[in-house]
Amino acid sequence: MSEPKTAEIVLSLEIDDPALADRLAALLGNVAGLRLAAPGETAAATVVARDPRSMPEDIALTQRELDVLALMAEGGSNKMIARQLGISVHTVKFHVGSLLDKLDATGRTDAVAHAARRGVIEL
Amino acid sequence: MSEPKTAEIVLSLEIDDPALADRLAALLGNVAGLRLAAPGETAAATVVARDPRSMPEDIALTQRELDVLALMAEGGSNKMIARQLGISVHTVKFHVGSLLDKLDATGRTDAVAHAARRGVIEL
DNA sequence: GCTTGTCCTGGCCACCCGGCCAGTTTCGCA
DNA sequence: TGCGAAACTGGCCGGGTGGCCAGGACAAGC
Repeated sequence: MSEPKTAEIVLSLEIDDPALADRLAALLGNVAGLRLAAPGETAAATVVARDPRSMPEDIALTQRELDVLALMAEGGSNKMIARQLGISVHTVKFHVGSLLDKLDATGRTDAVAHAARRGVIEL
Repeated sequence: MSEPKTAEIVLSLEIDDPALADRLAALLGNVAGLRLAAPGETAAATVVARDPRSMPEDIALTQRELDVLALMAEGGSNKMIARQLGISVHTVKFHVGSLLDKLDATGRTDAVAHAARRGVIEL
């Protein structure tokens, strides 16, 4: 049957820019061994290009705020973060407050979610 | 100058599976109009395929738990979630407790982080 | 010198959170 | 018909959280 020993690789596209999406679809559609995924089909890999306009620039966080933010993302309480960084709980609460301001968040959970969305931290 | 009116599209690869990465690199390397990114180069789009072995299967969360989880990720408090879902705060706390158990988290922030890592929710 | 920014600390307090106990209803399945 | 799972509700309470007030140390830059 001469079955293809290496099946076609199914690719899906997640491109914000319509022009780029078109060009990529045209280019990739003609590659032997490749196939673009049908709607809803599970792809082996995905081509992604998120709109960079949605992240104007990194929010200006101080080093200490990044320290606290990272430990917050690990689920650490103020007390645990204080111990970890060798500072007082009050200071941790101070930095958390600054983070809530800068990240426009209503609480620590929201702050971590926003930071992750903007790529400030990696989950 | 005959500059190409459509410049080459630069693609980067982020593939966990080495075999798939090789096949894709070989296929995409020969496409006219496409070029694979050099290390460190900013690409117009990225081909991603995360290792599916890292998520054996979705953790068994009930529909209600997913509802609560989604609102938690938005930074909602128990009270706000209760209003949103039209249930009592006690019930929200009940579901949050189940989520902390199933997600092996120490608090709601940790739960959201874990859920995001495992792909249960999208930030 | 003076201001600005970052980092640090303290107290106070209303509120929220998570864990514990208890119970109800509804549903599907054996 | 009984039984478990899921969803829902209540009270109670210790500890955590976030907002507010106040202050000090220290380096960079005008």
